[in-house]
Amino acid sequence: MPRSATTSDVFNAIGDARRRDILDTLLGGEKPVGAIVDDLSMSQPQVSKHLRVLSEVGLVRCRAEGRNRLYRLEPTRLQPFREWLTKYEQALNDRLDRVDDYLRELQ
Amino acid sequence: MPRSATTSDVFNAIGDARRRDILDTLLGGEKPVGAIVDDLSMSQPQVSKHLRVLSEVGLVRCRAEGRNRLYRLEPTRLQPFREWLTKYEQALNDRLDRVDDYLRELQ
DNA sequence: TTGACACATACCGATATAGGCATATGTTTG
DNA sequence: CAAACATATGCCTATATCGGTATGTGTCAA
Repeated sequence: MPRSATTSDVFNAIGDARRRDILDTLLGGEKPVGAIVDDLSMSQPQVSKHLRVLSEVGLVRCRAEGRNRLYRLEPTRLQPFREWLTKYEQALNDRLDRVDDYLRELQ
Repeated sequence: MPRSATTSDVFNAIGDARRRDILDTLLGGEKPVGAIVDDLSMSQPQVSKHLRVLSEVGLVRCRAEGRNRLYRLEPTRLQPFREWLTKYEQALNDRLDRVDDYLRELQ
């Protein structure tokens, strides 16, 4: 069996380095596709396709302006990723706390 | 071309739901492969292969004990995630600040 | 030593994916 | 309306990946 669809979840969407590059360049603010193409030296269709994936998971939003399409970040959609990460950091902290307690007990 | 190698990229490594499942089950602490197999009802080779990927990106560590191999989380390797995420939260906060300023100006 | 056990690895088939190229769609300008 | 521009989409190929089955490797027990 092949991999599961990347379009279905945020984790898979940010798994691709090119897509992270695109998100990075959008940190600078709303941009038309052409600007991303120039910034990253990627082909236009490639950028459009990655933007489509990012759109489908909601990480970017699109707005038409004339013949341009302006894409912008939708950082709120990183919430699932944030929650996931926090879960692990929590576990780490708990573990460290336990070590602390242990060390304190030794004294 | 296919996706880039999951073995080199931490983000790609957690792109797979099964691997996230494995990490989740390791939140409970160090476990031998067999326990993961039981927990997740996955085949043993499948688990071993995913563990290999997770090892290669450093997200888990392995320790032999008798004929068992105990795997545990390596929370330090979550750093790239935290750094990446922080970048975007920054952007989000900046945007919220701007909205605040705007609303204040309206009053 | 032999067998049972725990795990890793090799090989294979099926499939989704990334990227390239060509083209369609929609918009502005002349 | 026609031509230029910006972007999206369809088709194609190559390849990495996932999962399965079979087998290899190392460890303990009798």
